[in-house]
Amino acid sequence: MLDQYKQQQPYLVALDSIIFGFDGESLKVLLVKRGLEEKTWSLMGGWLQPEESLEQAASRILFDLTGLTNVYLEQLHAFGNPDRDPIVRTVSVAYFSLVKITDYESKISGAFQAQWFSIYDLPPLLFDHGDMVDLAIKRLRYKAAQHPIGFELLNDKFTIPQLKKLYDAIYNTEFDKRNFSRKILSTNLLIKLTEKQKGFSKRGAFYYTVDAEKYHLVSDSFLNFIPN
Amino acid sequence: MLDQYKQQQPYLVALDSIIFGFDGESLKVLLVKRGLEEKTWSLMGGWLQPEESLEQAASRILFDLTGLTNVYLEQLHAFGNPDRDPIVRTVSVAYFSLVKITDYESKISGAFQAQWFSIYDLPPLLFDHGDMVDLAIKRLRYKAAQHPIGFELLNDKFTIPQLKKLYDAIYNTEFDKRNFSRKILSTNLLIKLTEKQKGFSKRGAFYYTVDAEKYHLVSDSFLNFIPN
DNA sequence: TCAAAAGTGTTTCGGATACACCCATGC
DNA sequence: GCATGGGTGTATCCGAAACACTTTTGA
Repeated sequence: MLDQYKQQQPYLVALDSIIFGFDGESLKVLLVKRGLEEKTWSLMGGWLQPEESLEQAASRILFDLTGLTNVYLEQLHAFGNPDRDPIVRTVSVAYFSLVKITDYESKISGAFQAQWFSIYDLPPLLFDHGDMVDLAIKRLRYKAAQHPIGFELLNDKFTIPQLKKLYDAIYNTEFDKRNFSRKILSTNLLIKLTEKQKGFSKRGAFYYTVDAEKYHLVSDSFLNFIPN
Repeated sequence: MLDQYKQQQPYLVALDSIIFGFDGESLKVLLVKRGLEEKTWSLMGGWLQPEESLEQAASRILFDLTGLTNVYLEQLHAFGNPDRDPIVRTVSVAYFSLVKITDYESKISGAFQAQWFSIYDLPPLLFDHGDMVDLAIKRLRYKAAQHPIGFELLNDKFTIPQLKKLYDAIYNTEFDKRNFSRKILSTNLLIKLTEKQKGFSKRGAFYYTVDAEKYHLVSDSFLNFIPN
């Protein structure tokens, strides 16, 4: 190894995940209590391994907790204040992910103490994890306003009223259902199914799915996704 | 140190900066030839030091090259593919910055071989620096569309035609000057000075400055900054 | 006086908003 | 038959876009 490299101090590199879920009523974040810090809730995290990319590591860590693969995962920010972890200096790369909460419920392993918390009612968090969550919420709002990522939080089949409730929860507001539905449908990203939701309302709402092909075409472009 | 930490492998942490400048005609990126890799252009970079935050380190590195402080600096992305640096595994946190190119010209130290390249005519770059630049351009476009950050690339005093040329360069297009000027002025962020630009055109264009107070108020909100 | 850039005004169009009523169904 | 949530239509408004002429002044 060259001198210029040798003289440098290496640091531990961690990954932390802000895992969002939606239970039909409010937007939630999945928190855990980890071995070292039994008393404090924290984000799910882990260490970067030698053969992994950052994204692979974040993915693996997410899988370890939730058993889920193929979830929406996006790098949020690298956090590296010298004293952020008081024990040893660690640079943490935070990722946020959007999971279908019902998939998660079915796959969770008992290895961790994990719990969903409403984003409006979070406990104190370890280290700078509170900052990470705040930033993730901001980013989710920013992104969901212009990109159709909300679907990642719902089942493959969902109704328009469910989708509206999700956006209500993300933005902590109440959108007008007529304008909301018109706007969402005008993107042509949704395919109406013949099946109706049963059991929730008397009339029942039609299920929709995302048109995967169109979705991939536009996932990179601006859409203006929030009405009102 | 606790066992859980001890078992982990540490990595070198670097910072790389995509430094944007605008010379009045086209959008440029500042590249250097570094000691180790004399034949290849690369981004300006350096190592994270024990007592620094990531942002402080990026700032210091920027200062070392340009002599500039108080420049716009924003974290872009952390890059950590295992083989991105073939010599030793390094995680690099990339920052992008917007500098006033004339300030830079006056402060550059001769210590580095540095050169501005048009973003449409870049040489091959070291490691994954090409990806970093691509992403930075994408991010700049994304951000400048909705936030008034373009001013960071111009002198404190600038004319509307200069500002339009900057946006033309960023988006590689030609905006309509009537709509452009109306839209920019409608934000009420600019203060018209009595002084006119001399020497460039016969008639001369009025100088403007940014209303710092209003600028700070809106720098976090959405503005819809690109017309046409 | 003319060339070159600065500066400004109007019309049109489409999307955003606000708003209210009918529909389907289980009880 | 009625209560509950689902679904749709319209008028208005405002910002976006398209578009062309006048002004200033140095040469």
